[in-house]
Amino acid sequence: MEWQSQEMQEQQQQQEEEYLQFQIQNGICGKVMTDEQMEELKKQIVAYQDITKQLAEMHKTMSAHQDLTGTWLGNPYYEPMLGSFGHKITARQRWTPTPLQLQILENIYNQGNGTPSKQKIKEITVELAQHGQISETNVYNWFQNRRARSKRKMQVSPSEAEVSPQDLAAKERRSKPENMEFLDNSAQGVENFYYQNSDAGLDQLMGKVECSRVYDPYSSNNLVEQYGLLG
Amino acid sequence: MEWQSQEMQEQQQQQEEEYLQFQIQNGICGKVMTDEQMEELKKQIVAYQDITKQLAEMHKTMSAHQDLTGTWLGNPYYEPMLGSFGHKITARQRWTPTPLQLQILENIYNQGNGTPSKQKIKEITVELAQHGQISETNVYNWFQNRRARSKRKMQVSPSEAEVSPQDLAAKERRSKPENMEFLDNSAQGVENFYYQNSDAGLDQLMGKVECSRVYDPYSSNNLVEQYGLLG
DNA sequence: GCGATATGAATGAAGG
DNA sequence: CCTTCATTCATATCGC
Repeated sequence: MEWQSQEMQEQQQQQEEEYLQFQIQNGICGKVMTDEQMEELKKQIVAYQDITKQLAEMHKTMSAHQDLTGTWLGNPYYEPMLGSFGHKITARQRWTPTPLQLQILENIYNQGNGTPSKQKIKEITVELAQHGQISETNVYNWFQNRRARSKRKMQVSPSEAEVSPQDLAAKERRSKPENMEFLDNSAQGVENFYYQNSDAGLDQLMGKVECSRVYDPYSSNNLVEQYGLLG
Repeated sequence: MEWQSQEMQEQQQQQEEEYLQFQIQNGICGKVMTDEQMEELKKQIVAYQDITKQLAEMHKTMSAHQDLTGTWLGNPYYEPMLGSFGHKITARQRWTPTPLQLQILENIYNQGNGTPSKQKIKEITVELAQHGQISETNVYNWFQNRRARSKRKMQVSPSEAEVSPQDLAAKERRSKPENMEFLDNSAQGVENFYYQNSDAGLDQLMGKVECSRVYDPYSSNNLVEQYGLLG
């Protein structure tokens, strides 16, 4: 995983230079922020902090849930025909994508390039097989359903003449109860943090940051390790 | 909500206080940060940013596509007992047919004519919409479930008198050890976001801000689609 | 309040 | 591709 951090780093590099200039100009070893900038900073930090906590909690909860119920069809996969009693006892007959598999699938799907060819499906299957039991049929079905249902969702309210991204998003947002809203916003905030605030000059003050290390090893860093986020 | 980030907050607050001191000392309208402080801030924000993105991605994957239809927005549904101050302005999370709607649906169902088909569903939806909030998907689901469950009832009821293994298994399946409370947490979303932290002391410095959210609706949309957070 | 149940919704898979 | 079914998930409701 590497996100889009390439551009970000470049931009940050640039900021760092301005930064140093600033420092030289002022001839002090400190940096000055306006109240406004400080406000922005505070808000950002608090936002991240809280969002992180909520996400972490959610993740923890979901993981726990998965451990208990979502054992999908791990190793104990045996054919129903084994059952001499005529009924399958414990075998789960339906494939359930693991989170990792799902993510990969989603990525491929969102990557555009509509219908994956036969060959493509084979490749995908091979890749996904590394993360759990899966077959080509599963992959095929998944794309089939994904497409169909995505499409059907779209046509639910084609009332407006033109579908601007705003309309689309608004529509989808409406269909999604409030529980995910903050996620969208947070992700957006993350994404545009450096870009959106350029005008405010906040990011200039932020300067270049290249460390992924965390301010507080106890909270954040442990948080990461605790949930295996980097794995 | 307090998780493990208590320390984090305290530390932040401490930093804040130092900033303010700086301001006073310097007697200027800006705040001065030392390099160390700036570094800390940078690290912290980047850490949050990184973690948030990863968590968001994971959550997207795990929770998968969980939306549909919609139409349960609209009327803020107040519980009678909430009375004066409905801090729980919860709109219904799932459609519930009104008695009238149910009656009509049952009639149509008993009327034979199996699958209502797309067109039929549209008509039914229109009719039912006169008696309450409803969408085509709701109707579709209702028939789908009605048929399926009626069918399943049929295999059990007529030959009742003993407990079939299936029946047992079906009932056993009901017991879900884990309830996803995270939904409740997340449902509070950004709205309550800042109020949850009221006791953290940090919000004193932050104020009751409600920004840190959407800076650019347009970008937000793109991101939402990119991450597929809304399905 | 809790646990069990009823039921709306999501989704893998099959059929055409 | 589209529709349908079967299964499962999640939540609203109800009885204790």
